[in-house]
Amino acid sequence: MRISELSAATGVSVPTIKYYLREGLLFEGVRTSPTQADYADEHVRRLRVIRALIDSGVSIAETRGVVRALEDPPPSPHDLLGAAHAAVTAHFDEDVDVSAAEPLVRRLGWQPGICDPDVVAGVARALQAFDRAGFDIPVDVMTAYLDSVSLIAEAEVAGVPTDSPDAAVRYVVLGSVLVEPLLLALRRVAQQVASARRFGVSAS
Amino acid sequence: MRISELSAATGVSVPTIKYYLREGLLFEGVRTSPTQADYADEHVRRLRVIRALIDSGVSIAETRGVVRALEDPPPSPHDLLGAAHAAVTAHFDEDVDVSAAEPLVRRLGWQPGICDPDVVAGVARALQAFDRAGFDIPVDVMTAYLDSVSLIAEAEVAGVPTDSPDAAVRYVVLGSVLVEPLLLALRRVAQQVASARRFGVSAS
DNA sequence: CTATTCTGGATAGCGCTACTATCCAATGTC
DNA sequence: GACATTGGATAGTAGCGCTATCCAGAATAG
Repeated sequence: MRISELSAATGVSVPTIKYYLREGLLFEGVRTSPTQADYADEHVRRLRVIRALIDSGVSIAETRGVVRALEDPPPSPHDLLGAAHAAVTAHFDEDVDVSAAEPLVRRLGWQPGICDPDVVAGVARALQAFDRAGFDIPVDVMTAYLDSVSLIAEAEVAGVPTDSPDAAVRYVVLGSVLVEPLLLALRRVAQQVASARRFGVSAS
Repeated sequence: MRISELSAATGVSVPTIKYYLREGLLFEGVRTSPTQADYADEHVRRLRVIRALIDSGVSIAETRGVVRALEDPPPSPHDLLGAAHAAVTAHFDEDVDVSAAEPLVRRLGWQPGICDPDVVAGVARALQAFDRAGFDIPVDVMTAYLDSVSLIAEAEVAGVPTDSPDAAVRYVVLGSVLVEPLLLALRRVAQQVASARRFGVSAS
């Protein structure tokens, strides 16, 4: 398959494919001559994954991390998850007060050492944003958040495919990242449903 | 309070405050002369909300929508939620196949007419991304997602303050938007906790 | 065998976003 | 009266995700 056929098969323009090659998102094809390379079905699949990530709002740099985790997965499933999270979790030098997040994440079963510090820092940053905006979450609502994410994570971990390592890698890496927009979108729908039930829909 | 004091009180630079004024994120101060205006505590609070939103990844245009909803809230709580969602829900002209999302959102209690079409389209776009990436969600996991977002939304709607309309507006508008990064961060922590429990933490 | 098309590779530019910098005359402050 | 500050306008910046252009060499069509 030549680059133009790869482009036709995926709907991604040739210059954009070249750009992804330059950026290290897509591995190179097999060179058949100094000015020719052969691309395989694997390239088509990878390109579709790249597009799905980028269309979901993942940046080029984060996408690079995700595809690297797919290509070169750590042996342990737990480290694999960590790699997927590290790829999409921004690292800030700005020091956030992680201690504010600790009582919260402890309620999820967190203990020192089992989580990537950047992931916990993400919780702390979100809480800091509340604080700065002068926004408080009712205790019952926070409890619902914690119960829900526990429920979600348990189901997700239970759903990791055990038959094929490749399938497990795809599930963990893509599941961590691609599901985020879905969850937010579902929450909005559920909010509107609950709100309609509680307050009624205004005539318009 | 003059602009330099407003800047000192919030940590936002004077040129940036001017920029927010130009962009309509911050209402103007009371003019005391052709080249002077007086800013109040309300400006400090608003500026903090603006910074919290922008630091949470909300764009200038979306932030403008959010602060407009705060300033000029629709009378019905349901419409208020709709305004908050509309502010942060991207509208795409690209036609997504909304029918793919329907069976899913129906399980949340959705019925035609009670949801903003763009919100449902967000679900459809997320599903489209799965499809394009060749990623499937196990049925049990999807059920956990639906149960969880229902739980979340019920608790959130039940938590709407009833004592003060102003507090209700703040809760609905900021709660829709600012909570999103928190939920994603909590999910990551819960995933790492569940994964550590299931697979163990590798020695390092 | 020539003409055309296509290749990988390199470089430059574009449109957008969220600021940031500079300049101005009018005004306030000491 | 000297100097800083103000609102207002305009222009410039850095980063992101492409996109456009050019090139010499290679494949392919007639």
